[in-house]
Amino acid sequence: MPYDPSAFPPFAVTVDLVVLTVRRDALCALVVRRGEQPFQGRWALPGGFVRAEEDLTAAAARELAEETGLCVHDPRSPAPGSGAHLEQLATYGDPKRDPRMRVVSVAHLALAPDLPPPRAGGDANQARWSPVGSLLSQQGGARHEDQYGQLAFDHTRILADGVERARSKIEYSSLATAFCPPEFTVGELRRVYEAVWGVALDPRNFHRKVTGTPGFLVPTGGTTTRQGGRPAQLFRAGGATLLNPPMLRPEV
Amino acid sequence: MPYDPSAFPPFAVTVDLVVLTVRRDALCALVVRRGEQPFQGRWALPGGFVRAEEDLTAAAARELAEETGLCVHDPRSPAPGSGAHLEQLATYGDPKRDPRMRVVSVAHLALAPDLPPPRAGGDANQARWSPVGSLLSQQGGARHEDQYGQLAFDHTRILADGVERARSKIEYSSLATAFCPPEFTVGELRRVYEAVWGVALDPRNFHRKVTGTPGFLVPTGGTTTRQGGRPAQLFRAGGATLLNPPMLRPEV
DNA sequence: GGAATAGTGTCTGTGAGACAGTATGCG
DNA sequence: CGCATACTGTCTCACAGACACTATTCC
Repeated sequence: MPYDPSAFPPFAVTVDLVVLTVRRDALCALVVRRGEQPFQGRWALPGGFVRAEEDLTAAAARELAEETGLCVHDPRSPAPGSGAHLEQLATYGDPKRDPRMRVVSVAHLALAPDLPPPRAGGDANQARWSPVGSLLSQQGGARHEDQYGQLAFDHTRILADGVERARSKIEYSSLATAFCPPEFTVGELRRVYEAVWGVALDPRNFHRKVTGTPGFLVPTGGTTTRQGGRPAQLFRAGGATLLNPPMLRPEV
Repeated sequence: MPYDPSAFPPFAVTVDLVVLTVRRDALCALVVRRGEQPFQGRWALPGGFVRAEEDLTAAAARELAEETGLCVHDPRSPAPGSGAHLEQLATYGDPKRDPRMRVVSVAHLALAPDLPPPRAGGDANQARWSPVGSLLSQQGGARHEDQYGQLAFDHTRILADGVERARSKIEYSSLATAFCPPEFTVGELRRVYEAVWGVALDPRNFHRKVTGTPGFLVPTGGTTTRQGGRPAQLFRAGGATLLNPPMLRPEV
């Protein structure tokens, strides 16, 4: 029965956002506190309904702007500044995932440089960056329960999928630069990899590898000394999106 | 406005299937001829509405069974025989992708061993395997137009995304075995890689690599001579799902 | 000077690709 | 026999990881 418009089950379609950033050497996700039932008072991923004439990506970009003020990179134009990377993650449609009605949520993954603490969006009374380690390690225990608790709905699962996507994607793409400001040093980029993967990397091999991959980094000519020590060259992201050879996660 | 159940835009949700197999050394996709408007008479990917109390994956598995008779592997149980691999691909929700109404389609990717020509499903009056090269190379030209034409809706895009997913996923996972019968030779597995990637591989290096990757292949003890030449050992898929080291596509 | 970070050089093991050579079936 | 396919061995180059060493800043 292909497409009988007169008799199809009614669905609500939402977008949920896994917004990741690196703050103080930790991978953090944006969560908002729910003001309504169900899961009132619990933390959840930001999201909302897709509008009637709105594309899915446009809905995700709109929600991202509402929650963070970030604009989205157009992947085709050389990114000027503090735009974010946005891509579709997966779709979650278990009939019981929302107790009130049938909701299909198209989750998106956004990667952003470190930002000032988020302003509360129009539709969320509280928002914060939380380390993903804390959000994902709630194995039924009571630790930090007041601080975080389990995320609402199936958002823990969605967050885990988003984090895994980010971890694997920075291996073979230049996406790690989306966590960095427009100009950054090799050391800053290395700390991004270390935070996302949760491992320590050899600074010397990392430097040789990352500067030797064509199209990954472009020197801007400037230097900085914001980390202490010898001044470091500043770079911006090069045109390459796929890294060849890839960066390899240790201990696989 | 998170979740106002009384006022959300109504959506129809469907699943579309990219079902791939390898036939006669070519990567082929399952297409069905549409019996209704719009795009009546054009080829399209199989698919249909998600039912009111049905999970997305269950809907995809149901459609797959209706079109091909295939059962889906449970990835957790050791796969006995000719089940298919099924995974979510991506979700397509452009407001204009269906001219009649707002339809969000959750596309799934299925990989199956070579099958007898498909029986027409209950909701499709014709079905066939077509080489993906023919389906994807319709650059506005008129060649093969009677045979294939452009796929209906945005299905060319969905198919292209599914093929690219399959091409990249057999690099770092053992998914290529999903294209093989329960027992197969190294040469047959190599022809799967060659068909999916569209390249020629060195049989000797391939053999050394694939038999040296732990957990990828398990010898069954039997041999076969169905390709002519010296009899080849028969294998079945091992327990490993992630290949380390990965198979690498040449010319990247 | 001492600590910290940036950047370069050198060695070694692993593995991919190229390809010689052997084994075993069919006609 | 020739031919096709299966399988093993060897060589070379590239690169990942380990780590010594130098450079430049701040204290």
